Amino acid sequence: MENIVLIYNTLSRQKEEFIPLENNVVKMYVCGITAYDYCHIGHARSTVVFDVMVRYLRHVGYNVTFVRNFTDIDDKIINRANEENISSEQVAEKYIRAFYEDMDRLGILRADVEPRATTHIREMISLIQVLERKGFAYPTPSGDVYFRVRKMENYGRLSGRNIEELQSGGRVAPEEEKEDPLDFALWKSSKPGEPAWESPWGDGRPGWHLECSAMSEKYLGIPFDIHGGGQDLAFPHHENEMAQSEAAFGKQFVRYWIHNGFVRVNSEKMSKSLDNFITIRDILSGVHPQVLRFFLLTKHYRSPLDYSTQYLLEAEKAVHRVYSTIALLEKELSKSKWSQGQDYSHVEQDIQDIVRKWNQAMDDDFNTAEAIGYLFSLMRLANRMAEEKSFRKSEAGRQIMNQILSVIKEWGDVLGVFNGPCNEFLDELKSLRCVRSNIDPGLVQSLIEKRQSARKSKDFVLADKLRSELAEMGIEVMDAPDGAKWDFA
RNA sequence: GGCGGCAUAGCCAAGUGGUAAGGCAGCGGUCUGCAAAACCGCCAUUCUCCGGUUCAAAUCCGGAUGCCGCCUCCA
Repeated sequence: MENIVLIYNTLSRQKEEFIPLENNVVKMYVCGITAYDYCHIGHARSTVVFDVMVRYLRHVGYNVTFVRNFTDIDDKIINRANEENISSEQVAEKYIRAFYEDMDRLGILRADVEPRATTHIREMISLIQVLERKGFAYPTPSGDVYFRVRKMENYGRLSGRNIEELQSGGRVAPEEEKEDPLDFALWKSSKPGEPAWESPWGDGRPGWHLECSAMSEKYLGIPFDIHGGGQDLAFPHHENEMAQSEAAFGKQFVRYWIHNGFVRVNSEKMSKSLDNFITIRDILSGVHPQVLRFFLLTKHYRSPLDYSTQYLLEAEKAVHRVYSTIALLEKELSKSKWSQGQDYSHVEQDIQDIVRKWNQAMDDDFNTAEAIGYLFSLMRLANRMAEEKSFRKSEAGRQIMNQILSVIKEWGDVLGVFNGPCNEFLDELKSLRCVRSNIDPGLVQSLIEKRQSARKSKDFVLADKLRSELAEMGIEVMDAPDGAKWDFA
């Protein structure tokens, strides 16, 4: 492997050189959603950043097996089912479908395996049995099964806390049947009317943490290379998952733990409990999915990311700039005559240099924010060169323009942005903006035609009047040799 | 209360020991009938504050202030 990828490992609290267990094979598991509601931008961020990591690891030559689960049984799903008066299965099905709709629009690749908890009950039960045999699990008279946290050495090392601190936190109310307030449920007995599966401890359902332990082992084996999720999952979810798995299998569970930072609104975490979340579908009704995706990558994945409409609009301008440059290059390249020109090898050098830096940025803990900086350096270079007539018309220029396009394509495939047809993007963006500003494109077109005929008859007073009329609508008219075009200012 | 993170220009943001990437906005210029886009130039002697280590610190150490997160379901 040529690239040395550094990954910040939550376990060690530092960046480490990424060395997979099996030379170029990467086994990666990321916690997916609990399917009980529409996804918000926080889910989008997590899903996008891990999608980019998978894409980048593949890009540098790793053979990645990627597993992302769906939690399709859980208290929140049961509650939602009661609210909506449908079954838990229907709730999960509905929101898993919604997940795919949203994530497909965001260009998220499907994982290699997308297991669901309810189809792995058997695996979970046997895992509990192993834990019971080893003395890590104990059933209670009412049919719950708990994990004996104190028996687990090193419990708390992932999330950086120790058992005594957790104990003294005093917020954990002792429940009668637990031996210790810190113990967590592996199996929950069901109340009448709740979804339930048969088990040696009576009818019930699995605890939340258990599914990831069972399914990751089943599809990746233990230990595996990377386990990811949102920062809020580090404790208790991942801590408990790790405890279970290491207790059951008697070896290390995961080598690199990756946690992404939160999306914030007004400097506060966006979350269900604060009720300050914005769903992906709400945003996408007025913002292009490529823009949202780009926005989510403009900050390093571990830092908090503040959300606001203004930031989204800035991202929109940035994405527009890149696509405009692509459009320019494609237009130049559609010409058929190329002349012998001067030597532009220094430009190729510049491109190589930018590409090298881009790779270094991505190697350094997937620093998309820095990498995007280099993308803009490349855009400026492209535009600058395209200004030069002799460059534009020369064979050497043609080759360089092609080279730049293929670099953008390569980066676009990693970022999942700038990898689509650019005219399609520009058209979609324009119509979105029409909808947003409540503008009728037909009206704009007729005003432009009026202005064109005014210009033809050199009536610049009328032409300028029409220009400012359009400007008041937020429309900018661009006169070009091949006719007038328009876009939003 | 315990543990952890962050603080960089008007705004967003990268940068963990070698002298401040990039984007948005703004200003001047080229181009244009006028514009827009694009390009060129300008835009932080300085990185919350105070002390320390060092030849050298936004980067390391100590302290202060502010903001945020986890400790309970949460990406």
